[in-house]
Amino acid sequence: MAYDIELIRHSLAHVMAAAVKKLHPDVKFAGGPAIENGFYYDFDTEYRFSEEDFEKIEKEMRDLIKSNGRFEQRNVSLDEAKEIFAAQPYKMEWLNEYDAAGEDLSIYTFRDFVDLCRGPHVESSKDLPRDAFKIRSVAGAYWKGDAKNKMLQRIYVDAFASKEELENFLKMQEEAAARDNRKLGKDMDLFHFEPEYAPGAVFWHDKGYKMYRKLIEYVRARQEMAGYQEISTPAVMDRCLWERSGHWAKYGEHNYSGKTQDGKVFCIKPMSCPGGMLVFGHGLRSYKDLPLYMAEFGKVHRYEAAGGLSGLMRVREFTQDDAHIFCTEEQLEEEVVKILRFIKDIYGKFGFDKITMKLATRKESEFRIGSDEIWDKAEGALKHALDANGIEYEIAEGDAAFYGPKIDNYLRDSMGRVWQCGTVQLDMNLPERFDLSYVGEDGEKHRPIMLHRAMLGSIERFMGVLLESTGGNLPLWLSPEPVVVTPISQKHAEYAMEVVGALRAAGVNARADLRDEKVNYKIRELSLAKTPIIAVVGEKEMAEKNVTLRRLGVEQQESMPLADFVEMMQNDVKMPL
RNA sequence: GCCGGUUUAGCUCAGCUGGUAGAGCGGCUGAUUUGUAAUCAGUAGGUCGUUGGUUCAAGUCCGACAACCGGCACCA
Repeated sequence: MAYDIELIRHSLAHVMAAAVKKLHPDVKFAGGPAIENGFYYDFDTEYRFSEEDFEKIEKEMRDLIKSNGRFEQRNVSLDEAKEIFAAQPYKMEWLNEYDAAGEDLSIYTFRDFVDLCRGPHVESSKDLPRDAFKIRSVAGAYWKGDAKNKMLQRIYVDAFASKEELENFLKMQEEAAARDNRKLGKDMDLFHFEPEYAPGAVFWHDKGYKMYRKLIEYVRARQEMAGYQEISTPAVMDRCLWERSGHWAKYGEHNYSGKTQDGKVFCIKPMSCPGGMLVFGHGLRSYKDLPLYMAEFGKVHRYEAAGGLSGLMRVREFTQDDAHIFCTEEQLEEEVVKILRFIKDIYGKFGFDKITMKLATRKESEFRIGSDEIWDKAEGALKHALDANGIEYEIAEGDAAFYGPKIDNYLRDSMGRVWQCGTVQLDMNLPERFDLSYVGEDGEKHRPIMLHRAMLGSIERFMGVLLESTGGNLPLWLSPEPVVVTPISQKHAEYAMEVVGALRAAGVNARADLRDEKVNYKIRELSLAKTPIIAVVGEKEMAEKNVTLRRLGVEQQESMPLADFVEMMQNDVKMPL
């Protein structure tokens, strides 16, 4: 009988636990769920698993599967469960919790491995594939996902229903690795890092910075079309600003700060919000000004944990395409929807059609501010904005910021990891802390509702995701160098420069590759650097005043008059507004 | 920050059980003047991540630190 893949994965997790138990009888079991593309199991043992163990475990698993062991379920009493799991402290913790919650205690037995588990599972290991799983890695993971707890050893396994599917998956993973933003950064000469001097901070090269500026210019253009203002606030301000905003208490240790010669403590801004509050708070605001859209491309610095840094995806210095929207309570929902539609439209222009949205709700913490009533209202408002407009979303319980709930937009990188990009956040804290107000129709002062909004999120991260999703094969409007003109020989160098000149005069970035190399060589090199269009010019083109084009990834060549080419390029590099 | 792995030339990597470093590409020089994914030849380039130790001798063994990679935690 055909089982659901999740059932197979979960059952394989038990098989692996049984295999590990055979090899290391002293091991303590935590838990092992099915996940996307496979499963994992968490173990606690003095023994350190390493890659050399993978094959042994896999072989043991195959032997166990071959043995046609049955997965047998039964419910047990608390006393019986305690007896069974007496030597398994993690299982003991679970069963006590389940019992306290009034749940039945269900156990599954496979060979000599017994697990506290609700199931369901396959009937027998003969229903499991023997050649469709492969141990991927071993990594540390905290018990119950809490850094205060002990770190266990987690073994990740890729698992599918058939060998073909596994092989396909592994092949795709390999191809995905070739699209890694760090690799493309090198291949395309976009940026590099200097771990010795600035870990987690990007050194942008010419082409990378051109692309970076294009992203900002695009968002700026769209914002201006939507009636946004744009401001710029100081990069370094007195610490008291963040004490006032409340960020210092929670994030102080993640800030870059230092004393001046007169003993003041200044801080490099970790976010632009408080600066924006000061701009709004400067002078009188009227209800007629609302909703007020105030954007800032702010370069921010956060001393992120060393282990969290990752290429362009997680850095310590980045630019946020931040904006704050001040509105009335009545305007709130419409503004939220407007932003979500704005984000969706812009992401579509970058080819991102699948966006995961999550409504992040409150988490109990000493830092959370605002009463339960306000949170109810805030969460309700965001939820209603989503529901009433048929926007699909998931709920991420406990993921809210300390000052309010938010709706985050996630994109995936080439390896399938999700990264938070755009976000809409309702802030119930800052307007209060900065005593913001506007004068209403009634002549009285009112507190505005404030929304944070980032479209791309971090320019760095968005570029990382964009590079990986396109594999570096960028649309012309985003390409830092859409055309390279390549003469066949030195005799055609002058004409190549003429072509370049015509393109530049039309506002199209282009350069000539005048190196004394064969065309083959230059085509290969320019292609590896993901040059979108190579314009080859030789005897024929020079005589006829045209160009022969080779587009990235397309072998078919096309020829056209120079004037037509320039006009075409001029159109193709235009931003899709 | 935590667990594991890794760190050798600009890049990609090789260096077995300790006996003071190699390749390809790239760079430079020369030849070649090229028609759609690598033209040929010559040549320069490394205190082997940093630091401490073991040893007659350390890229190689041990310790500390740092960075990077994969996870976990964190993510205003």
